[in-house]
Amino acid sequence: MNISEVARRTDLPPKTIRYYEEIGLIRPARDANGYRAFADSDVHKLAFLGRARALGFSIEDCRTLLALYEDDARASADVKRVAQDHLDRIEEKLAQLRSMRDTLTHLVHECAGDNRPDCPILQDLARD
Amino acid sequence: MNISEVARRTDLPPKTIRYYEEIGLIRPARDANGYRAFADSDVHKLAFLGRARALGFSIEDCRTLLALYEDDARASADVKRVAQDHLDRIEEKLAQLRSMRDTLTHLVHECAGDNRPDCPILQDLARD
DNA sequence: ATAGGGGTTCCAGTCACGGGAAGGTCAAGG
DNA sequence: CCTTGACCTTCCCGTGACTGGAACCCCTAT
Repeated sequence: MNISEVARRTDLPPKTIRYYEEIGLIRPARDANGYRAFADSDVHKLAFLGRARALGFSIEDCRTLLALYEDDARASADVKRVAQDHLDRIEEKLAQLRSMRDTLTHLVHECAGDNRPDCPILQDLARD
Repeated sequence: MNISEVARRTDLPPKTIRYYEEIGLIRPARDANGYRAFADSDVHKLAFLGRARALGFSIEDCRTLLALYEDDARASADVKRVAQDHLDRIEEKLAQLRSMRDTLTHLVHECAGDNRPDCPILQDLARD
């Protein structure tokens, strides 16, 4: 299976697939002409990676998760820890973004948005 | 005023201050010895930039906001548009993160987190 | 023979800095 | 006067996870 077919099936750009090989997440075989020859197992791994990335896991988390997935002797506790840590980071990020949003919402609401120069947004940014 | 004093007052790292000069956000004078000589106006601008960055504005947004701040003939509508666009991006990001969080929370809750290999998190990532 | 649509590698750029090296400057102490 | 140590300077590399583009190879159909 060639890369564009795999891209279609996994909904990952060819560039991303090559990158994942470069950093050792997958190791597709090669045809005599040098083209990558993807097996079903490669496609499966890429789909796994795509879903993990869609959940916001870092590449290194994905590497860990994939290793756990392929380890029959894994403990689900190890998987859960990775997921829980990631979830904690997401909650932090959410809190930070909510804080920004609340401040911005307030400022935007206060601003007349007309032709005059007076602007509470700039006043806030320039406060002493 | 030397850079470390400015860093202290603005709560920005010296590296960041040098970077902001490099990309043209500020233009501090220089002493005869080559040291940057910051004026109060530079400190003021840096504080402005620090607050804008803390609200998540990109560097380019900051450049725009600073230009508007220094333009007496600005229209508050221009400021408001920058802020509203940024707010829209934040709302998008929030929705995305909430979606990730909801999925992850569910999966983490389902996972036993013990010594056994069975794991709904991996099952979900590997679903066909 | 050629045209096109694959594939390949490699290099550069993104964003907003941070780390660290190599070296100049300044004030204080011996 | 010399040294020490804390400043300051520039310069280059690395970050994460790709994306764009150049230059080139391969395969099939006309």
